[in-house]
Amino acid sequence: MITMKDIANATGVSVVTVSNALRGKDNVSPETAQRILETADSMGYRVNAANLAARNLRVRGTRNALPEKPVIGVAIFEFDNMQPAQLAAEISRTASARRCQTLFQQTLTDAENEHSIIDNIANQFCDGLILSSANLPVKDIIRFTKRRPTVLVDDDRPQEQLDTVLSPCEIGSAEAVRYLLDKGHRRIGFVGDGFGVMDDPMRLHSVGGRRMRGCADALSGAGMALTTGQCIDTEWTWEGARSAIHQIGESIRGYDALFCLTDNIALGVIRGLGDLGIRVPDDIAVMGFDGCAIGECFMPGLTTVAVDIPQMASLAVDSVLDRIEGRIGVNEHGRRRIVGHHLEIRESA
Amino acid sequence: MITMKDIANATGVSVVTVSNALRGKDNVSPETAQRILETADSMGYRVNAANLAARNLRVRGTRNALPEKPVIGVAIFEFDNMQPAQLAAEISRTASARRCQTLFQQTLTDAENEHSIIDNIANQFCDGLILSSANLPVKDIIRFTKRRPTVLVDDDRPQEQLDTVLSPCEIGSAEAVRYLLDKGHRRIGFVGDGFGVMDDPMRLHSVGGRRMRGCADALSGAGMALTTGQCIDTEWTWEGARSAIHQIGESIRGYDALFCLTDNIALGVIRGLGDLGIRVPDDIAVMGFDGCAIGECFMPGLTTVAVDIPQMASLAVDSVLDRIEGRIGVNEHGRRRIVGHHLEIRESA
DNA sequence: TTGAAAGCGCTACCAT
DNA sequence: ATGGTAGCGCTTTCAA
Repeated sequence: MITMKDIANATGVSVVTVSNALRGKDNVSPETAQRILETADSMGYRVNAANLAARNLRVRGTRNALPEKPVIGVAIFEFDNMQPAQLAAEISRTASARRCQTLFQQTLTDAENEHSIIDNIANQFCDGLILSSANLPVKDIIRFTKRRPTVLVDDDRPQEQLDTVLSPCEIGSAEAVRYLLDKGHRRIGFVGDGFGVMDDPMRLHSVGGRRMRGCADALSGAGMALTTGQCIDTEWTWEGARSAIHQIGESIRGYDALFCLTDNIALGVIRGLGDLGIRVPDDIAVMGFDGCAIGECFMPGLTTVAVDIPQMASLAVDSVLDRIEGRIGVNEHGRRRIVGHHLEIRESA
Repeated sequence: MITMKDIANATGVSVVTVSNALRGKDNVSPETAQRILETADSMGYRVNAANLAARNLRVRGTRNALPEKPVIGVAIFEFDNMQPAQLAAEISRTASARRCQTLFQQTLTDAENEHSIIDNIANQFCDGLILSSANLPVKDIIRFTKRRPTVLVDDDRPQEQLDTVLSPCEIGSAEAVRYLLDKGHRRIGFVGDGFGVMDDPMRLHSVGGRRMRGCADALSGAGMALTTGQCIDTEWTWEGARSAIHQIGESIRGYDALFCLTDNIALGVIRGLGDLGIRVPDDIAVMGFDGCAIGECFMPGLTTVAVDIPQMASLAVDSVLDRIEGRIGVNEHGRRRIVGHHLEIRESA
């Protein structure tokens, strides 16, 4: 690594002068400055992490510390997945408005990767962390984040330390199902997770489990019961949903409405039905969950449970900031908040 | 700020022991360690940027430096915009495969924000930078990045220093238009930028200008000319495109095909035509540009110029890495590369 | 205009 | 098991 010392040696001046020249201070003679800059260039001097560390060390330590903007790290499941993408965009905007920086990383499916994000980024660059759909065991998250303020988004696993922001899974799904029931649908299919998810302790607190729970609640409120037969299991992608419909084929006509656990799934379902020549909503009504913007552009426009994503973003950002800036004490319990929603009625149901 | 020194004073041990205890080294007695950890907790000790700086300084400086993963900063225009989102996802995956870290930031419309990204993030945490659709003057980019390897994505403004990765705008658009021509379309409309973009020196090198250029080339290759009358100006969003179609209304039937400068626009156009009761492709064929995945899920499936996004990502990542790791010298000129593509023929044209 | 010295917070090394 | 010392690369302060 090239250091200022190297440049100093090469040019025959002191490190101090190199430092001054490089920062464009006016107490260096133009000729000297020129010479130093050129040497730095030709030696390929780079203000790299180590150099920066040294600078920060010195600058932060003294009283004329920079009016430091807090940095919030954000782990997002898939950048090219509509719902996480919208959340990321909104978090970035909110943070910007709060005058703080955000650094995003994409989590892949393997926990190894999530672990590495926390280790390498969160603990190095960030003052706080927003973790969206984490796969890591809660314990590990708490341990790895080393008392660094952390907010979990849509992760309702039992724990008391971390702030949590949740999409309105139960209540939103229930409302959607009641809407379908009110419109007279009686043969409703549920596309996403299987029926079993609600009894599986591992997945009970997952988004899928919570949404299915809402469906079951609404159904039982109407004196009906959720059965395995009504559940269509599929990957949570539109491709997966589309081919799931293809596989079911004509017998999908047994349903008069399909409630899909996410907008992605719903879009794939509509396309799959279209492939079979089944019209939405005339033959089968389709409803989604999330409120992704593109749903409005679809034909038919997607009727969906629209989560208040800006609110989700601001709750997440404000939660971390409250702790970073000490408004909430280090030892105070995590707060659990559920985001608002509304039924976005368009054409598909 | 709480430092190890504070903890040392409070517990009556040395800073060294605090350091050891905090890092879980085994040369501290369990009781002492316990006491130190508790004190650290109650005092709210945080490994913050300054602390980290100090650690890095010490650790990196010595020879047993960590097998440091390079960190690449990526500035993305809008996380919730399909095309940038897919690029971001792909860059993240590629980087992961190359064993390096990526840090993403969202650029907003104002240059102020871009400036701040480069200043605060790139120059602090990153070994290299990928800038997608930058608005900053090229000079500023070069200056702000202070000899830190930087790759521009889809930014073809004249300059020699920075590596550039470009989507196949001219060639892709030309191919698309030839395809429409071959299918017998003679009244083709172009949706996106106005005709003037190709003559405006400010926008000549923009994605819009370059795509329009390709259209004009294909047209003139067939003995036809691009005229103002064939250009439909719209914001580059599906909402904008949809309402642009609404405004034009029935007279849009004067076209038998519409080539849209992006998939976003194309999707909005299809929806807008649908609103008017115009069928795609029967009444009017519609074609897009980008190759966003969701186009396949649309009805009708979007025919589009599919940019090889994985290649775009790997070219970008490898370009920075080449320079970070010194395979390409600091003073070597920027390389300009154009990404591959293919016509993705689906149903809309 | 220039530079010597001190010190930022931490960890490696070696002595106790 | 514990701690003293040195020093990472830089900037600040102050003296020359």
